[in-house]
Amino acid sequence: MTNQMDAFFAALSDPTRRAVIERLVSGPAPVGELHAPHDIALPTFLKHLKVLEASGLVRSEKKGRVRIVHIEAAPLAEAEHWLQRQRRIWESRLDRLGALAERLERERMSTGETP
Amino acid sequence: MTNQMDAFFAALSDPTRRAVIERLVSGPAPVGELHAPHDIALPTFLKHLKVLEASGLVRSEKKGRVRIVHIEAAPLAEAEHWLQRQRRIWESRLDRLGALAERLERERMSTGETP
DNA sequence: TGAATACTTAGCCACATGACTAACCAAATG
DNA sequence: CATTTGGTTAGTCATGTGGCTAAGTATTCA
Repeated sequence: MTNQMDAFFAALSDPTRRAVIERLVSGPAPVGELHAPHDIALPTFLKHLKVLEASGLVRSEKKGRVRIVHIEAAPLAEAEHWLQRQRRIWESRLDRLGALAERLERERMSTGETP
Repeated sequence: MTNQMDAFFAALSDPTRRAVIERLVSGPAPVGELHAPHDIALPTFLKHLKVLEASGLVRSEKKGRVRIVHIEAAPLAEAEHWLQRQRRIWESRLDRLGALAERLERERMSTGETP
């Protein structure tokens, strides 16, 4: 995994992991509770948690024999901003194209051409 | 790849593919031009384009012997909205926690306790 | 028409990923 | 202190991913 963004997007490319994030935005939870709704073996699920933790999207600490997992907001925002930035560039380009088309249209009209 | 979201995020988890998207937001381009800045073999690069196209983030059509690639805005927006939604839930939860803390503080004050 | 251009297909390889079982460890609880 | 509970480690396996070279096809240009 080269950089941070790679890890964010890769982490979110799996439905199990997205479900965990969706659960965690409404508060921290122990591993067992997070695992419950998923029909996969615990060790498999633990690997998903490791991936999330490695990506920085999630943190956890052990209290007694349970491990509490909680979300980390910053990386989520970072991924969102990348997408936002791309969409904005894209939209501003559409605006420019629109303006160009309009200008060409006005010029055509003023030179008195007929289609 | 189970659903659409999996494909979007998986597609964006690779730096080469993100770079292609970053290039395409400012307008369509032929395969050769897209490939130029990347130091990998053409067939390898073509695979990345296939992944992007399969994810719906990109489309292309062949004109003569060149293939023109252009971005598809909708999926980009969809991924962005998922992230936005999670962030909002997360933020509203922080707000509620903040309000709770405040309320507890007010109650503590009004019962005349000293720390 | 022959050569150059712009992809395209096929096939191979190393390593990553997601899933499993089995066995293990450490904190709570009766 | 024995047992249960809640995770953890280790090891195996099939499939997916990103990279390569070599060879092929279809346009365009001279």
